[in-house]
Amino acid sequence: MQNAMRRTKADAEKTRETILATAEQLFLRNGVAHTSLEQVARASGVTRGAIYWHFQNKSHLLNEMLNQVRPRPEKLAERLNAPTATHPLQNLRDLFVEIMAGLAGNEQKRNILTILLLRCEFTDELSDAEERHTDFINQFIALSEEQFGCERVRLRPGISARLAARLLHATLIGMLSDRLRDPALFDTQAEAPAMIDALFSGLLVDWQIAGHGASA
Amino acid sequence: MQNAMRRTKADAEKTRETILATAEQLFLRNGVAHTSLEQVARASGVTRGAIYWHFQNKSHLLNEMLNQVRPRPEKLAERLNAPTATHPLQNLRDLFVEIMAGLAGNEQKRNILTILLLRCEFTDELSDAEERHTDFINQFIALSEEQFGCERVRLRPGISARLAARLLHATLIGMLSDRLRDPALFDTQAEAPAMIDALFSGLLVDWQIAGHGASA
DNA sequence: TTGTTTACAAACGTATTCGTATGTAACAGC
DNA sequence: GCTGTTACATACGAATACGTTTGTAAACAA
Repeated sequence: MQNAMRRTKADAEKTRETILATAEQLFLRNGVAHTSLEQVARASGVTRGAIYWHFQNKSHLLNEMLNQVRPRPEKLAERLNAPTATHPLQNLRDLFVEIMAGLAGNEQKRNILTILLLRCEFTDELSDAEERHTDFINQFIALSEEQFGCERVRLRPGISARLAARLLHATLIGMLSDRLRDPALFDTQAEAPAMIDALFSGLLVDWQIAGHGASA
Repeated sequence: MQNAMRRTKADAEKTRETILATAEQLFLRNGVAHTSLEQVARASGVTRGAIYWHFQNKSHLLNEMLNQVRPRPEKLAERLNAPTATHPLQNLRDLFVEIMAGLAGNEQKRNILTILLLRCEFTDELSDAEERHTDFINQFIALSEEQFGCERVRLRPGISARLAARLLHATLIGMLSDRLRDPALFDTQAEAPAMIDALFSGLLVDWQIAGHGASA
């Protein structure tokens, strides 16, 4: 009726992306559970019919949204095991800084991670999303542990590779959480290097602040 | 009908507490938004009438629940400014360890904090809860910054008191998050001291591992 | 003893929300 | 040019969920 109703493949894809982008905004503002598909449809200029055509239901829609920015685990391993010219933990350090920088520079990543951490309830209906999330966390910790366990790495006495890995992950998650909750809290991009270097100095006996001279 | 229906003051209070305890379990399992007051009522052995008698609505019920374990800000300041026999940051360190230990030892605290961090959406309806939460965070950071800014504290070059405070808070939140998400991830009580000491070693030039000898 | 208040239960009415089922206009292939 | 399929809009039905109102037995006060 109201629309010209010409629906080519490209149009359909555009509709799908509009729905995803609109849902992103609404989920971010109102929370996932507090956003109905009717609201998403209206704000997208379509009806629920369109949403149910493109997605099975709300949780599948959310999963598709998360998949847009979810890092693939194999990329992580590949990234960390690349050869490093300086310290064996240089890759891990750089990754940390990159993650924080990527968050500052990419609004979509920021929005979706905010939804994941602050605007959604991990319940049965999202159990597969939670599971993959947990898997990713465990893999991050396992890979970090490998890095810290490298024989060239000299941990402080009393610090095991596993403990170092978990402390690193906790710090990462905490910084993301704090930063997402209050964007004005600190300048992620500028201060992340100092923070990670401080952390590494606490974990290692021989960490030289490598941020500005040795790498890149 | 079914109940003897004798309702003294004590009975009413018991009903109220039952509702709170039941809601705690259901919120924890299913998330706040995905739990209806009808479900809470049934699991409590009452009707919604009882819930609406004791609480205005679901968000007020949640707020009352949070108030059961919310630390009062003035306690925090008092705690941190107590005289310390050893290092000026000893109080901050001990507080960190205590928080993690309290979490391990107190199921109610653990449940409610889990609800707050993982099972609830911060939306308009919970805006006052969120506001107080944010206020508490900012106060924690401000107080920590004061501690780190103490003249007897020797921060590493490149580390400001504010940065140290924010890194500490991020690490605390991250450890709580990780631990609540996966209770088997690490032994909070046993490993927290090593973690905080590692962090402080990275922030300060003169931090001696003080966990086992210096402080009572 | 009687009236009032407490502490709920039960009933009411409305508004969403979901999933599905059906209708339909335009495109794509032949 | 006809047909099947795509990409939706519309309609349907059932199930909550919420907040309020009303009913009521027991406690409590006088």
